[in-house]
Amino acid sequence: MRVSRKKAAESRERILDAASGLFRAKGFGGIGVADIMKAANLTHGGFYGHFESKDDLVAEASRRSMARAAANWTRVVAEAGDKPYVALLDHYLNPTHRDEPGKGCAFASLGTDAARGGTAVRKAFAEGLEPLIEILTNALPGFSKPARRRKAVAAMAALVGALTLARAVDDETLSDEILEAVRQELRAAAYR
Amino acid sequence: MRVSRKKAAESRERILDAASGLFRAKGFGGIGVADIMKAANLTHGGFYGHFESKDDLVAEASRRSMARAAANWTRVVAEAGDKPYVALLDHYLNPTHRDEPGKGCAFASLGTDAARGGTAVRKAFAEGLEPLIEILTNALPGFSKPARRRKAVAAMAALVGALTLARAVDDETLSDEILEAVRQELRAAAYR
DNA sequence: ATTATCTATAGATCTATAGATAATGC
DNA sequence: ATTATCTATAGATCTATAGATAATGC
Repeated sequence: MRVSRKKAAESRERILDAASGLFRAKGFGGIGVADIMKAANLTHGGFYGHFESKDDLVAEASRRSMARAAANWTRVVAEAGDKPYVALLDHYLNPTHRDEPGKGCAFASLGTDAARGGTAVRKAFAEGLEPLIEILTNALPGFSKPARRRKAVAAMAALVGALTLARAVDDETLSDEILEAVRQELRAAAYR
Repeated sequence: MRVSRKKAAESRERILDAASGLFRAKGFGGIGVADIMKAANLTHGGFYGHFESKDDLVAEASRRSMARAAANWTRVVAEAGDKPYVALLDHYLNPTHRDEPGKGCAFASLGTDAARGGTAVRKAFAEGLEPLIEILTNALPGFSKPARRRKAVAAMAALVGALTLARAVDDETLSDEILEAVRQELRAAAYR
């Protein structure tokens, strides 16, 4: 059942989209090639015509997840008016984002998985992180450029840590407290 | 080759210690029961005499990792003199901690794994987090108690996020920058 | 003729269990 | 007699590959 080159390119896109979501939802090791292919409406064996290995897909899908995040953040900033930094904090630190890891930030859903990954994955994560830091740096009010960069890096860490902890605990009160505390502290640090 | 009850209790401790380190180094899914038992100088089959299931071990070993962390933090505070909060930041945010996940904070090495885990694991993480927040709250200078609690929760998120990101990126300059930025910002927020 | 996809399977790995063994503890 | 540990294995799952199939693209 061969398909046209155009359709084959679309198959590759479907695989990447499926992998991007499923990896974030279940971890790199929590989902197999066969299930990803099924989610892309293809069979297992066809996978290796599109990607060299699962590791290859892991890096590519991560790149895609992070590129989407950067695009979303840029849109949030564009629609934010005069307080883009606060808009980004609200965009990130809310219960919906916490409760839908498969649609959310790859650093918060796959950060510790990536740390144990190979060079290719960790390179993808480094390259995916920079644009987000850049967007935060530009969204921050006042201060010198180096100070804003420092605040942006620290804010990024706080955002990722907040979502990670909020998801790791089986206690909704504590989970909500974490999101709210980080939101307030980051806001205070920026508009101090 | 049966051993005495006392030796059997020691076997259980060895399994927990091995699992505590190996899980943090390789993730809950990255290491098997057989390898953990080998690290504890036992054979695979004996495992199920000590624990109900791997999930059971995952929760128990996590509890152990976090209890150890709380004990370490308490010691750091006791030895710190007049700036316990700064001592905790320095204890956490340094390259040695980053480069030895198997000996370090479970939230930073297993946070995203725990988020995907069952109720027992996530309960262990919630109960393990509270003492650390408590220690940070008490170590923070000045402010009202609720303000210190809020700062402590936000600091905890920033610490975990910093280590997670610093480990996920394949770029030592960026990795060092993350640790340093979070250190400076947390210090500034406390002694502002 | 080429190639995107499918079917089938090899080979590795992992959790859990069954039954045997040998030392403890009554 | 009880039980901590060991050996062996069932059963499930996962990555990767080989070979077949059928539609594309020259």
